[in-house]
Amino acid sequence: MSGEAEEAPRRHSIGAKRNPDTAEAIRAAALDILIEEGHAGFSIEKVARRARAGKPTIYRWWPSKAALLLDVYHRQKRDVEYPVTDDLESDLALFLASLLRYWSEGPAGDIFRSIVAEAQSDPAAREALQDYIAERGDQVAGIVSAPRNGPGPAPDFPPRIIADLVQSYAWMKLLIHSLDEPQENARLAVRAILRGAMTVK
Amino acid sequence: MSGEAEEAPRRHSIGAKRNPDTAEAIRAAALDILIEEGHAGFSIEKVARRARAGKPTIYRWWPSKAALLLDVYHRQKRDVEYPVTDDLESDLALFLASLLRYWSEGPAGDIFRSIVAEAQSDPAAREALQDYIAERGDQVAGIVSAPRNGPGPAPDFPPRIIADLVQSYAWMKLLIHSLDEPQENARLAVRAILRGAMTVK
Amino acid sequence: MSGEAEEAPRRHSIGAKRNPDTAEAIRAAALDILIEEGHAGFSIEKVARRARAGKPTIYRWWPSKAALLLDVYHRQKRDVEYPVTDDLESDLALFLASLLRYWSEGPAGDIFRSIVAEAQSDPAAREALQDYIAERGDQVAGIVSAPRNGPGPAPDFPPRIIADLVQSYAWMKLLIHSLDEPQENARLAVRAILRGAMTVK
Amino acid sequence: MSGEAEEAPRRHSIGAKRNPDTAEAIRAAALDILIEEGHAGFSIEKVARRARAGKPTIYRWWPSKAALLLDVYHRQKRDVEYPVTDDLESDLALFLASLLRYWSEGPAGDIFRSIVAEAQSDPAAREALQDYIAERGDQVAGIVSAPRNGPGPAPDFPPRIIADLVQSYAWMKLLIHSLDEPQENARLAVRAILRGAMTVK
DNA sequence: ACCTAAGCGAGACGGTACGTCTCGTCTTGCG
DNA sequence: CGCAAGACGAGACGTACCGTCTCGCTTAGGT
Repeated sequence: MSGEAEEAPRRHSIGAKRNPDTAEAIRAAALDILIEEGHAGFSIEKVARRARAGKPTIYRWWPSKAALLLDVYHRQKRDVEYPVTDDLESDLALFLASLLRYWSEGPAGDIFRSIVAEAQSDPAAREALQDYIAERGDQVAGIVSAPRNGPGPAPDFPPRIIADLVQSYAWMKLLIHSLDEPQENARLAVRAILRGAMTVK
Repeated sequence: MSGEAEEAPRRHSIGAKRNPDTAEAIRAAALDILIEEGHAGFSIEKVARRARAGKPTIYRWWPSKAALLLDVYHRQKRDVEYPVTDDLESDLALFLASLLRYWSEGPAGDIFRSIVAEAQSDPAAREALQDYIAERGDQVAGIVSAPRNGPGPAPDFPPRIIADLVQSYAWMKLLIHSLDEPQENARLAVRAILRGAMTVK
Repeated sequence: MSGEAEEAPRRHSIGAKRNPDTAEAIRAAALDILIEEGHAGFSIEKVARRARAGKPTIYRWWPSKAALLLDVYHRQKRDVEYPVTDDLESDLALFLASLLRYWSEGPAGDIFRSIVAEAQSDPAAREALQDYIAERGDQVAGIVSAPRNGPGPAPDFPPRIIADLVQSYAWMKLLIHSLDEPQENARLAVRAILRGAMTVK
Repeated sequence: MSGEAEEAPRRHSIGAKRNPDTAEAIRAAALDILIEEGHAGFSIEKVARRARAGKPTIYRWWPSKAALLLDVYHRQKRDVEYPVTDDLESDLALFLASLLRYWSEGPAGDIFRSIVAEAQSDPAAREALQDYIAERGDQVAGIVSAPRNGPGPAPDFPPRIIADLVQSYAWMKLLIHSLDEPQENARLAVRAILRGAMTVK
């Protein structure tokens, strides 16, 4: 998680190039604060204090609060699965379940919540989030349109919309703090998206 | 909308009861600030200044920033449609389109964004948001399960999940500032949810 | 001097008007810091910490570091004498000696040094200092031109120049930290100014 | 003056000994900054940037800001006159006028102001200033006690006090930014010091 | 008709955080 | 070994808001 550095040790400049220990200490401090106090208690000031770093050092490398949050989020061990088997529905269901688990178990969910919140006021964060979501969307769309021996998406149906539906469902559950809903719901949502929620005509 | 109150006129106490003009001036000021400066520039301080109100007056009636935001959001003329015809798919498509339009045209989208952001740090806002989304979810579920002469949801399928899928799709588009996507996408999303995005087996 | 308040007690707002305790605590803290650490260690930040005051509270009432310094200087008990007897020379000598003693005995000298230093970079401080020196100059010129039974300044001689000469002599001794020169020198300086340092022609 | 070095050219180490170009570029940059921005805008950081020098290079050779300032001040062409004729009064008046002119015309006044200011907080600067003023005092005292055919100082009167009076008068005018007073005043000040400002008894 | 009680504006207050600036120290790697 | 370059910990700068507090005014409603 944050590792050994409850209180960062004294560090010094290692000359005219970036000290990786400093960068790591800052990330660790940021993560610890998010875990302990959540998004509300997060501030660059606190990160600097905890990491025994100067504020300018932080601003030198992460131009905004959002940039630091995104960095920390990215470094989280990401054990979300993007499975590709012959069964599209169970692939997506597995992806969704693992995403929800990823967010609800570790600090990742809190961090992502912070990023989304930050993106509502900071344009830079917004852009970063858009890029991120585009990338993840492509990844999920990749699951959808992977060649498989079994039913795939209708040929005239944009895989990206399927990906969006799945991800947006997870987003909402995250943002209203309802990650702990029964897994059944997520499975049903995927079934609806792929096979339809209506009775056959 | 906010209209006349570019600069609130001087008001005074009207004795031992709440002055509705004051409450209204505060709401109007809050709305104006959101329109002009967005969520980033919103602060209780500015609202008080603009409404010519004392900060304690605001805190007396709205215990948190989120409470004020929600109040303002609720007072917005809500011309989102909840149609019920015999065609479920076009009902939902119409609802989704009108929600996206509602958010993208006026200040409502910005306000709602602020509320979601606020809810990520303020527990009170979180609760209010959960209540709100439950209520809206019920409303949309009402569309889904309304009796109609035509195909409805599969009897074993919870209408609430359909409602969640539709709304969460709208949320994500709002939160990543992509409300201006082609309407076609929204229509396709609804089609997927109801009829499935897969080829028939 | 600074008084009892080594650590300021908790204070609160007393409503919509200035709390004199706060102002006093700030002045006392400023003075203490100047005494203990001198001009080099003086910062608004430290004053705020020591006075248990918020920085904005200080900036609200003293727009610049120099303003606070001047205020503190003014509140110093000023036992500099402006005597008027029939003997102009001993009047001025007494004034000069008491000014030098005033600066060398208490913290006043250090404070005034700080003000002069500050005035070299801060235009506001410069102006304040100019006003101050003008006022003191008038006071000293008042000694010079007071009606007396005994020799006074030559009628065509501006008293202000005499005042400037006396004061600037004190300034230099202050600024090069030579306040502890023998009193004889000061007396000789006054004698020169009034009676001339040259042999009679 | 600083002339050519608006932007210092790239320089490199010339091996294991001091590069005089570097030292010169640093002095020039320091001077330029003082001229353009005055004491307030002066910082080692800016000097290094402008001179294309590393900060440690500056600290290596000038241990404090004051040391650099004094160095720059000394290198100024010093066209202050120390005349010795048979007329002591006009000699001193000429010296004083030329000192005031020297300070008011070029950057020398600003630099000297900076040195005095710095000396109020930096003990090293203080000492350097004391040495400097002693040296200049001796020089002026030299004017006073030079053998001349005409009235000189009273034999029992220390020439150094006369020198101090003249110089301190100039200091104050410098430090309160009143160098532009009418020359007449300076002449009167010298007359007072030498011949007395009082009516004869 | 008075008197009390609350609403209200105003704004001071102790704080926290912001993002920027400079300080003086430290290293690296080129020449 | 001198030097340019620049990262670094430290901490001050002046500003924006936060949420709480008190004042002094105004008026409605109970007596």
